[in-house]
Amino acid sequence: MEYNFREIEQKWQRYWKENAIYKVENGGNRPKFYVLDMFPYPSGAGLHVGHPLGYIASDIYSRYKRLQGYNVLHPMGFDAYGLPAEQYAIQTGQHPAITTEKNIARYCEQLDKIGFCYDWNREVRTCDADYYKWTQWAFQQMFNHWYCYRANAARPISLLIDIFNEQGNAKVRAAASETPVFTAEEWKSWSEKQQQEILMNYRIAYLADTKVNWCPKLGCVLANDEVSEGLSVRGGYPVEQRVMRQWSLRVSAYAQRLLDGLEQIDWTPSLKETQRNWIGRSEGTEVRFRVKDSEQEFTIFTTRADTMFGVTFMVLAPESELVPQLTTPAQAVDVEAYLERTKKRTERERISDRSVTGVFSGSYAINPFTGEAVPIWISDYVLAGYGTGAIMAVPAHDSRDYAFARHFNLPIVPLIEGCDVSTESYDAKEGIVCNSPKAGVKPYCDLNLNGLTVKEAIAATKVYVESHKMGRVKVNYRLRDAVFSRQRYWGEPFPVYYKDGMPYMIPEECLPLELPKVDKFLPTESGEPPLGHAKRWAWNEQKSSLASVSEIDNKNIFPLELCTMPGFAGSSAYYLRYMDNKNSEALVGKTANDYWQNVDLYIGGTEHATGHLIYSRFWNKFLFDLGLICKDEPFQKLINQGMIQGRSNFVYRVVGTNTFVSYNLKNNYETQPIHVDVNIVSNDVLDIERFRNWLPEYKNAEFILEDGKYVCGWAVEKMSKSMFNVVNPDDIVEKYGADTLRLYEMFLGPLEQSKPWDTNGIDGVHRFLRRLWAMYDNVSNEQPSPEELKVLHKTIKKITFDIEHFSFNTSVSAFMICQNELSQLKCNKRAVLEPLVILLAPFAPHIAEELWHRLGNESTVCDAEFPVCNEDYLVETTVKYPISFNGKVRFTLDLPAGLDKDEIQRLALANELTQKHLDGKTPKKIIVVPGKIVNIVL
RNA sequence: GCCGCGAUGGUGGAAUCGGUAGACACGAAGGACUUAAAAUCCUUUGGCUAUUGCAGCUGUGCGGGUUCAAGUCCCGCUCGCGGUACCA
Repeated sequence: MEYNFREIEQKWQRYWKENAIYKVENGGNRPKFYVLDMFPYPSGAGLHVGHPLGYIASDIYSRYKRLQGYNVLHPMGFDAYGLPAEQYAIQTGQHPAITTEKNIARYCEQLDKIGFCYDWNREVRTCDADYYKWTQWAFQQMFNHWYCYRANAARPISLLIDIFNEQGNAKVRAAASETPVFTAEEWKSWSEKQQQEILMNYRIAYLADTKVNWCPKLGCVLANDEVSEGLSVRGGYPVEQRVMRQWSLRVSAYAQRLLDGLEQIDWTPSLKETQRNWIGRSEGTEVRFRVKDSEQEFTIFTTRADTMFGVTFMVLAPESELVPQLTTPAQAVDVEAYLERTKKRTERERISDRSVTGVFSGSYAINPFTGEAVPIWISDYVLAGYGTGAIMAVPAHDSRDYAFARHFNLPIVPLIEGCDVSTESYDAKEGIVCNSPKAGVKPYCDLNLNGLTVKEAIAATKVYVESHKMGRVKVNYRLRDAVFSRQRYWGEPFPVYYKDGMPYMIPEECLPLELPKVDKFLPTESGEPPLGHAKRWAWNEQKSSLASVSEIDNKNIFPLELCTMPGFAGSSAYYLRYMDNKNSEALVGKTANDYWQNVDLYIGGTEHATGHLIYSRFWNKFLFDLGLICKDEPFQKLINQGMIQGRSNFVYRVVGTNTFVSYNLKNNYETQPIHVDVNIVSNDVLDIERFRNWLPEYKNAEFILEDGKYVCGWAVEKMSKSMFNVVNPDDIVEKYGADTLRLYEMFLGPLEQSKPWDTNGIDGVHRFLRRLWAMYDNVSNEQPSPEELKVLHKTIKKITFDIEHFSFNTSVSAFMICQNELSQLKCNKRAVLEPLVILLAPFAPHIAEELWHRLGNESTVCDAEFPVCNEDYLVETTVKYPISFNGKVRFTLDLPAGLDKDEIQRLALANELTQKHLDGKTPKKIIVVPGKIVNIVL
């Protein structure tokens, strides 16, 4: 009987769907297991073979867990809001809702062909009002909460108001924007608006003037993770800094918890490291410096408190608010010119041009440790957004300060014994401190660091600074708050209206606030975001309903927010919604959340390391603080599948002709390599007929062949249309079947490694399935032999081990070896072939299902029980122990199995061959590793 | 610059705790079947020497080291990939 994969796959896909085989219920007796894929953005290009890699891996694991008796949640959905759909809308006028719908349908069709075990009943789409209701709701919760460092959790704003009413804000330890200290009396004396402005400094979702990454080309602000090297990640357009009034999320409040949480989760070290870097915790000291001849003081942040005695100048960021205060009239013109110059520079110019620039402010600061006055400079190598925007410069031990000092001829004072700072600074945090204070100079303070190691000196200085009230020990984080407004159309609307310039939340029961239809997707002429085109986009406070923009002058009608939320808003809590996606009362019901807890296994790409995976953890921790969910960390184990690159093929045109020369002959001619569609190339051999029909210009192409074939060159490049190297999974499924595709994607290499897609070799996997298929032709009910059982149980053991370790490439090999060995043994015993089908079911579910039924089973193979390895069958009848004599002679001894160490030694020594090689000598040492190897040392 | 990861045949890759390196697959060569082709099956396939016989030497980016034993551990390099950056 022939292996007709098309028929088999269609048949079972239909059966699974009609019988709702993969429907998952919340609850039941079986233990739960939650396997999640990072849901895709449905782009117009459809899936290429790279996309399903992670989905196949998670599908295998889900099916495996199900066979082991778990209740497995394995859902899929779509991250449907975003830029490409909107840009397409701008170009074509097609509404993003329509193109998105179309793209999703195409994705579903492609995914279904591969035979995934998703429960589509649980699908979520971020652009569905039923879904984004909860995104809006979460935003409102963030608006109504503040972060308390005493409780180390989010607390309701109402609690904060109570505290302000009773005692002002002096004792509040909150993650907040800069706020002056006030008393309860002052608080009570303020107007509603003034109070609201103060509260805004504390809210977790807050509106503030922030320095943002503005991308003029996209007409939109971007979060830090959406910018790389001064260019937008999407599109690669230049980005500049601009101050704008924007919604932000106080992610920085959670910095320490985001860092600590990494200890409890099972992610790869490199991903954890990336997040640690991004959070960027740095322990240091804040020290106050007084300005000479003035009462004014300012604070700097340093991690090198040990270098206080080597400060030779101070530097302010150009944007620092201290700059106008500390600029002397004599320097005003120079400073003004410098500020003008730096302001004009885009982020990208600043990154590429690292030349030293700066200007003297005219003021001096007094070093509290030496009493010396040092000049205060202004330079753009100091960033306003980090620390205090001001630094103390120690050129001897910081390379940037060193470059600056050299350029402006400022003194350099070395502070480490024996270090050489004549050509470069000594940045290492090691060595013995000297010159602190300098020998022979009358000490200004009673701190002496000389003779201490750098570490000791830092600790001693911290203690000194704190005890003398010169500053305090401070932990800084690089992690910034997330800018949450986007000047775009295709995103979640903010459930916010403005009254007297202050934002108010629309009532919770009015959610969702649905995205209105507009005709144009570009910003309005007044520069407002596209939602400014919407007619009914105002709020009637009294009626709690939408109103027309034209009515805004009326008493109760107020404008609604025109920005929408960024892409990460919808993806931050989608895993919770899958647990309970039909719930209209809550994002996720308590029962459902208590049952599914959190994601046990999450599979997706590394590109989300500093975006989605930070935001999601933040969002989750916030909901956890509110007591709405039971787990602090959303994703227990995370695996990053590698990217699949394209493997491009080239033909070589002889320059100036329409003649193409085969790869190994091309050096005899002057040629030009041209990308050729990989779909008309097989094993690097060009299908000449199809090539001639591919593009009109090649219709009359001539070829110079080698061995009667045209061989193409190849290269690994990004998979993209322009390189003609996109391989569509549908084509592979059509030609080889979904099971072959699934197996081959896994066989390609380790899951976590990036690798090029290379269709060469898929035949091998397909052949395996056909051979396996043939083995089930005449199944007998005879008892299997020990050899057959050994092959089976060896395979069970190997496959189980491999799945647990996500080593799916070696599992495919194990199946091939198993098939090979069983066919050597001419095994056709049901007792062997039936368990084998179950083993195979996670990998190649269609063929497994068909064979399962051919063996006479009524139920689906999905409900079978995963076989367990019986070690008894694996016991060897004879074990081969290789013996090596000091590396010189090596041979193999056949010894019976189950011997202990001493017996092996005794038998090994008594052996004829051993005796011959020993030649009467006594061995120095005999090393026995049971089951492995025997070494005898002469 | 810093951090992380990696380098194994013609190719993708295997080697799970330091224990016979190159599993499995592709490709290639040869053969069987066939009028022929496809399909299928068999043999060979890291390199060098030998091949009328066994076999021997060498070999996991480079140079050292530890060990009876190193692809694997340690030290010093080279190259490649990814992340990140005037973060004080």
